[in-house]
Amino acid sequence: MKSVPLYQAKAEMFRLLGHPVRIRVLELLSERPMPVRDLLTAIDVEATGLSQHLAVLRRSGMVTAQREGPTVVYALAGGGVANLLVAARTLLTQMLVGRNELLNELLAEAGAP
Amino acid sequence: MKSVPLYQAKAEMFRLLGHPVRIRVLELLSERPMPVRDLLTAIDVEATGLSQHLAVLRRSGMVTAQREGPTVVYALAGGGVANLLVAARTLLTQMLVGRNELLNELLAEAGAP
DNA sequence: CCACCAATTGAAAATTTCTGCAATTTGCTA
DNA sequence: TAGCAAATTGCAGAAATTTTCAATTGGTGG
Repeated sequence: MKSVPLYQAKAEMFRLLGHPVRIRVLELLSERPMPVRDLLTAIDVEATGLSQHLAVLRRSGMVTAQREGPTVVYALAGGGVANLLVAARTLLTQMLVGRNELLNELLAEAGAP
Repeated sequence: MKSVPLYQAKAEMFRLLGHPVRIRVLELLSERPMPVRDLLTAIDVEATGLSQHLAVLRRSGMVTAQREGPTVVYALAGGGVANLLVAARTLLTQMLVGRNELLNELLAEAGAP
């Protein structure tokens, strides 16, 4: 039964998140469930491109889709996504700060060699 | 100055994590700093391939490298990475559970249609 | 100094992922 | 029921990533 190593499942999950459009979608959905039309106006992407990315997220089980009349409403499948996005923001901050410190050191060296 | 939108920076960060070898490296380093040689015995990858992935992580500022005599010791650059990996495990669990529930529903349907 | 081990680099080949187009599906309403 | 809007699908070309190979650097012991 056991087929995919855990670290590979993790990598695949992160890869899912590794696209600007999909990140935007998840961020928007972490505020509230939303029809495709709203996502489309909020994100700079063609309808067909958005559909592709939504399909990726749907297949992974990270979001759910539900048809409501003429529109389809998407929602996050669970709270875990929002948590991960928060952790990501924290790490990103650290990384950017780290870079900035390095940059400052380089500038200091250049100023007074 | 402000050049890259935040959601794109996030996507790039996730993309960094989207590879099995890089995930393994970060998990191992979250236990303790480690020379390349140890990573090499723990992960199923060629030395040259590992170097490529280490270079990716280094350039991003997620890990640091320090030469100690004949070997190079790598370490996580900050605690944020470890936190993110924990959040990832949680989300992955949720996703797998969600899938399992869906699977069970399908099996139930098939059993008593 | 030379030979060797650890690790890295650069670049081409192989693979994966993205984008954009044409065509289709679904539900509503005139 | 014909027509329209909302979404999706399948696919081909373009773009990005990964793998692999040959060559190189840094450090150490003989």
